[in-house]
Amino acid sequence: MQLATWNVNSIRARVDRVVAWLERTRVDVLALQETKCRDDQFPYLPFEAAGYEVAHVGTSQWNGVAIASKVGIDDVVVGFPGQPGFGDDGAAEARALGATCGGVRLWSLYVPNGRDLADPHYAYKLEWLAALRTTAAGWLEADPAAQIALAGDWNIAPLDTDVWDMAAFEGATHVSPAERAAFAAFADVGFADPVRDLVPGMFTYWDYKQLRFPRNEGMRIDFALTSPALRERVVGARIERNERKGKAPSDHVPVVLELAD
DNA sequence: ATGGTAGTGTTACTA
Repeated sequence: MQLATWNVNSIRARVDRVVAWLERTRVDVLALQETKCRDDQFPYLPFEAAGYEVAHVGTSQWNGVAIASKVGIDDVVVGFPGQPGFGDDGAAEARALGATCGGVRLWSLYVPNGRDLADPHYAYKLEWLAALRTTAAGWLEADPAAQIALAGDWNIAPLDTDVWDMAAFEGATHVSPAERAAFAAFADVGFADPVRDLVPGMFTYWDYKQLRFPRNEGMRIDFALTSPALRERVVGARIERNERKGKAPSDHVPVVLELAD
C-alpha cells in the first residue's frame, strides 16, 4: 500500500494534476492540504471517477484538508480533540481531518504557518502543535499497536539542512528552537519520520518567487510521521520532486510512504 | 533594488 501527503495549494486549480498523479502512481491513500475551498466547492467527481472516495473539510478560501482513498474511508473526524482555534471567534480552523483507510488511522494536517515570531499566529502555531502532541500521545497510550500516520504540511524545517540557507531565516519562523522542539516532541512520544533516512537531502517545498525551484532553494517541511506499529510496515519512501515541474504546479510536492501488506 | 509568484476574491490577505 502507498500512503502520501501533498499540500496542493488549491484543489480546484490543481485537480487535473492531482488526479492524473494518483492514476499514474496508484497511490492508495492521499492526505491533501490547502484545498482552499468549501465542502460544496470540492471537485469530488474526478476523484470518484478515478476510484477514490474523498472526505474534506473546508470553510472558506483558507486552509482546507482532505483525504482521498481507494481502500475505504471510515470513522471520519473533523479536527483533533483539543484543537485550538484562532481569530475573533476562536473557532477551530479546517486544518485537521482524520480517517481510517486500509487499516491505517490517517490524519491530514495543515499546521499553522506562524507568519512572524512576534505574531499571535506564532503562539497559535506552538499551542496547536502542543495540543496535537498531547492528543496523539493519548492515542498511543490507549493502543500501543495502533497504526497512525500524522501526515501533512508541518511548516517546520527540523534541521538546518532543511532550508537552503539558514542565513536567510535569521529571526524567521519555521526554524526557531521552539518550533523545532515542538516537532521533536512527537518523536519523544513515538511518532517517527521514516522518510528522512530513505530520502536524504531533498526539499518538499519551493516558493513560487525568486526562481526558488530552478535554484533548488527550498525547504523540507512536509512529513508523514508514523506510530511504531506503522513504522514497522514502511519499506520505502519517495519525494516526488518532478511534481514541482511543468504547468501550474503546487509549490509543494508529494511525500510517499510504501507500506508492506 | 528590502522586490520577485500564486490563489482566492476584491480593492487585500495568505503563504
